[in-house]
Amino acid sequence: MGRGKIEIKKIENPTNRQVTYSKRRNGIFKKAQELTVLCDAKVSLIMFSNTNKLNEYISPSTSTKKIYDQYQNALGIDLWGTQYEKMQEQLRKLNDINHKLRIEIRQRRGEGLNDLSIDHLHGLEQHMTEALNGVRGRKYHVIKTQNETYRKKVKNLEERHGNLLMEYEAKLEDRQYGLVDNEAAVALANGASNLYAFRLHHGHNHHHHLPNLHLGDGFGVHELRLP
Amino acid sequence: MGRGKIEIKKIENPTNRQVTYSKRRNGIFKKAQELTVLCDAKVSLIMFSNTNKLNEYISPSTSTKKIYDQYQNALGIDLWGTQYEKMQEQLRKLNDINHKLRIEIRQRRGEGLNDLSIDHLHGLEQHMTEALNGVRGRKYHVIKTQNETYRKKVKNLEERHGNLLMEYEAKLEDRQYGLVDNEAAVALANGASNLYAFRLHHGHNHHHHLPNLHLGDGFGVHELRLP
DNA sequence: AACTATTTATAAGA
DNA sequence: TTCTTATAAATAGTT
Repeated sequence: MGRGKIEIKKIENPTNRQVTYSKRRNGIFKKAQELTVLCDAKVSLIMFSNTNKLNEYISPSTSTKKIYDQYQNALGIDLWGTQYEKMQEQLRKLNDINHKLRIEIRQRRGEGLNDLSIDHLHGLEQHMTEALNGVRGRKYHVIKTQNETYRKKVKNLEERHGNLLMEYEAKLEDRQYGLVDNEAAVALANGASNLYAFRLHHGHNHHHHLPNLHLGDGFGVHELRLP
Repeated sequence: MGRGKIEIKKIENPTNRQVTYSKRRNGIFKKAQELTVLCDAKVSLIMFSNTNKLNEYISPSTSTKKIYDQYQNALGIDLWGTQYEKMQEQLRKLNDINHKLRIEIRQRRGEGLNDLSIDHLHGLEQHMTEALNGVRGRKYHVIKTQNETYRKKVKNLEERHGNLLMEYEAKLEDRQYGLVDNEAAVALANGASNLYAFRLHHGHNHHHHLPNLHLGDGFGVHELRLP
């Protein structure tokens, strides 16, 4: 429809293409509007030009969001809809759980006790006592285990040290006969300094201060004021 | 364009309207397809007929979801997009917080202690000890307060009881002079039985068992296994 | 669904 | 961009 017939294929001349886009865009918008009125239909027409410029027609009786909602509904499938619903539900549940966790944790921190009944307080006390015993037991176990490990290491090192000393003394005697072994002397030196370093390091650790208020993950990090 | 010109207004005859819808729908789809090819444009055309029947055209190079995403992007505003992103972020954060809360609460329940250092265990123990002291203090306070309340009530009732007894004895003396007051006798009876009921009830409460393991909100309710 | 008189859209040019 | 206009295309009313 024009001065000449055209083939339906991409217009290579950019200016021409742009002009045709403008004209036909207006044409199709008019058609969409007429269809809306004549047939009482709802139309959503979204176009992006070659240069990604957006143009839209939407029937006055509706909105783009409504059209998409109805579109998904009609197709059964949904681009994102139920996922959105699911997320909202998930969010609600998580918030709920979070709230309950915060209540429990606050109580176990000894906060927010004002509205609790005697029975609840008593149960809380018992639970906490049990848990505390567990923590103390575990702490004791860890300390004992570590102690034992160190004890074995010390024993082993002392043995090696003793052997080394004996060897050393043997060498000294050998020296009287002019038999000096440089390799042995170097090994001796290394062994001795390592032993010293070890004792220094671990001796300190045993007296290391135990920080009371600095705790890693999960302590005092989160705001527990209930919303 | 047709045998006669038509006014652009709703076609009242349903059959006619449906026919026109079909014809024009095909026309507009053809236009959309031509625009797509000629101008290298992306077109999404969604229509719902009068009877809510869905028809759609989408340029072959894209998809409805893509168009929709690009549409929102182009408008800056978004019908739900950033909200979706925000929800996802919120969800992620909540899960994270939840995870940390669970770690803390499990530790305070005396579970999941195996990987903790001595320092951490020691800090945990101190925290729990403090919290436990808080709970015990609060429990003591509640019990003391309630005790005090009961003590005052008992005192008050005993006073009233004493007065009543005195009044009663006075009436008995009066009876020797034939002055019987029925109203007073009834009041006496009621007062006495109420007092008895009160003592019975609260006396029992003082020996009431304190349930150790039944606790309300926030105890043992949630699965704390870490995911 | 097909036909066709007529209206409408638009290609090319200004 | 917009207007003009010859011509192609769409379609209203009809069969």
